[in-house]
Amino acid sequence: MVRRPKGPSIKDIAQAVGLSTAAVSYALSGNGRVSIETQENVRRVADAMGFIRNDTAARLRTGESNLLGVIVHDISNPFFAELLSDFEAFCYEAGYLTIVANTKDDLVRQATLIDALVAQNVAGLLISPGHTTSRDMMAGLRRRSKPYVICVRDINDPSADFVGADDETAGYLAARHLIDTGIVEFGFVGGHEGSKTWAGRLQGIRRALGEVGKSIAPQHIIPTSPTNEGGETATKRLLEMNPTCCAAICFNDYVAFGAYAALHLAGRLVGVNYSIVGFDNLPQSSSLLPALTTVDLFPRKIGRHAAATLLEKVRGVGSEPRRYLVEPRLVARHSVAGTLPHLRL
Amino acid sequence: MVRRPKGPSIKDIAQAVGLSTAAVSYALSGNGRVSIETQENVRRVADAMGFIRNDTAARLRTGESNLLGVIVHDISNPFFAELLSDFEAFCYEAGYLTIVANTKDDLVRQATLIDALVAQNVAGLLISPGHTTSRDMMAGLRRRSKPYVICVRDINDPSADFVGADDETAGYLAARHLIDTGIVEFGFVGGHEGSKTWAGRLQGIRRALGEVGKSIAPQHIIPTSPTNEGGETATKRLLEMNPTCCAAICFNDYVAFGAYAALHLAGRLVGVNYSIVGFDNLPQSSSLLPALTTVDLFPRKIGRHAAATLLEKVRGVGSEPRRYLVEPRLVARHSVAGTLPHLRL
DNA sequence: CTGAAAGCGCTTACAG
DNA sequence: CTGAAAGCGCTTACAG
Repeated sequence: MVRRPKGPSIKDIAQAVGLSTAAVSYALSGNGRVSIETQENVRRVADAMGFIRNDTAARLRTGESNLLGVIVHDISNPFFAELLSDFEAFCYEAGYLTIVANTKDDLVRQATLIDALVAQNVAGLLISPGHTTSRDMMAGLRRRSKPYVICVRDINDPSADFVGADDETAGYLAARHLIDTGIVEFGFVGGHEGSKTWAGRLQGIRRALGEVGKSIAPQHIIPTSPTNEGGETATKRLLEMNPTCCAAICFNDYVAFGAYAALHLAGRLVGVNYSIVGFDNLPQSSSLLPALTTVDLFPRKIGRHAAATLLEKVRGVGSEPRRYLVEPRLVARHSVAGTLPHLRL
Repeated sequence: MVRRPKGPSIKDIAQAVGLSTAAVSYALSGNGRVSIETQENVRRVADAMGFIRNDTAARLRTGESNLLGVIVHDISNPFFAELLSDFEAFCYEAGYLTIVANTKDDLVRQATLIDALVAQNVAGLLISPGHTTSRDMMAGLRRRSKPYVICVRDINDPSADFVGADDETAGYLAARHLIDTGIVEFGFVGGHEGSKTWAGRLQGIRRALGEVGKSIAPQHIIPTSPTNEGGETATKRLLEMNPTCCAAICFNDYVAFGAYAALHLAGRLVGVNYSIVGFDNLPQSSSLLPALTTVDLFPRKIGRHAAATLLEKVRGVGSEPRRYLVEPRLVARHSVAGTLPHLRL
């Protein structure tokens, strides 16, 4: 660490203008008590000297902060990247800056990061907790009544606001779509067994099947990592073990991409004699052949709503902790048999 | 903004332990001058009270900062999301936290953001400048000798380090691959005309063609937005205007996805009677049918290298500004005619 | 309309 | 080994 020439402080400006630092502060903030002419003069000189107010010092004095923290397990995940992008944009408009940090699903790192952000005196925190996070891990935040909202992964913290996707409804919509086209036997492939998201989607699937007096066979449920490769592996297994089954709900669109590959290799035709539904509606899902039918979870909307909720708490608008689930939407395209308008190949 | 109960300060701990704040500070930092027993005692009490040191105050006193700023036009762009993810991880390991901000390619916002991050007293900045950013916009940073590195989009700032992709080589590799399979007539579709990236790739394409005594026809160059839709539009135009042309280099993988859609609609078979090459190697590009041949630009590597470069400057390791271009790599798959191993459908 | 002074929470020379 | 004091760059009651 090297000492570098600092920018000018209000002291330097005060000297240049021949006023006290107090007067300069008042002039710059416009908090009355200084004539318009003085204000303008001070501002002009400050600009000329390249003055940038040290927010950090102001914060120390006033106790107010325009910094927000975001903790997620992986920013490069497109779902979180979109969520974060809209969160940041919303907060920026409201005058707040955003610090982000990746936990990589490491709970120790998560705890360290929470403290590190508190140490930066952030006004509030948005946290997508790592797997198996308990609400005890938020004890430090509660103790100093630092506002925080939990997003995406619920941890049953009754004292915290939660904003996330409605996985149960999402699962229901996917299954319902299949059922509506006459398919009642299908697999659920990919995703980490026992994760909240996975369990929620499966529950929705079960509900939809239950409504028509059916259920999903245990051997049709094949969890794997929620990736391309996971999808390919899981789909291969599903094909081998269940030759009569000709449809699968994939844990997400990546998994669906893998399923396409596996089906191609097996000589099956997606949208013709095999049906696939995904979750997330990634931008490229519409470009697959055939275009992927999927459930949109609206991560950007989650980001904006989380931002609005957090900002309310930061500003001290008191209210009971709330849960807000963004309504998912089925995007019907052509990967479900019977929905392909025409086939040219 | 509401005043909330603050966490304990070293003053509170000093009182609890019966020492001066100075002694507490020394004990906590371990900077000698305090007996081991006292250190342990102070640490125990501090933990019990839930003490978290206010970095912001320490920074004010010492002038050192463990905050870094990142300014990009869009974090939700997967290329930048991956770059940022590795940048953050690298800096975290080194003890730094990362503030991110989106400019949305708005130069006013970019300028505001730079000042806002300086106001937070960041130790350094990583900037992917908006289109038409001139080096004058970095004048404020230079004046206060705030370390910064430019990434991805070059602005010809001789006083700044630059880390980015080697677009010229990337374009060359794509074209070379086509030429090697016997294709010398092809389009270059999608991307904003005149952007550095676009121009770089085109230049590489021209070099490869030049080596075999060919050139690209102006009507084969069709810029559009670098998106799915842009790719579809551009490819349709290319097909209409140039019926004999049966290959295209797409500005990026998104554009390639759109090209697939357009070709499908036109009854062309990618990898059979039409060849496509993209850039970026998105995770899902391998799942297209046929799998997309593309050039990987390694955004994560750019992120890590940018982090290492910035940290060096922050720590005052003096050196001449350097340019570092990450070497791209062709990922040959099956979207180029003659490279498809077998066709089953 | 303006100035002198205190204080936010730390760290670090300066004394002892 | 430890304490009293100054100071980082601001803001804001308190006087005038």
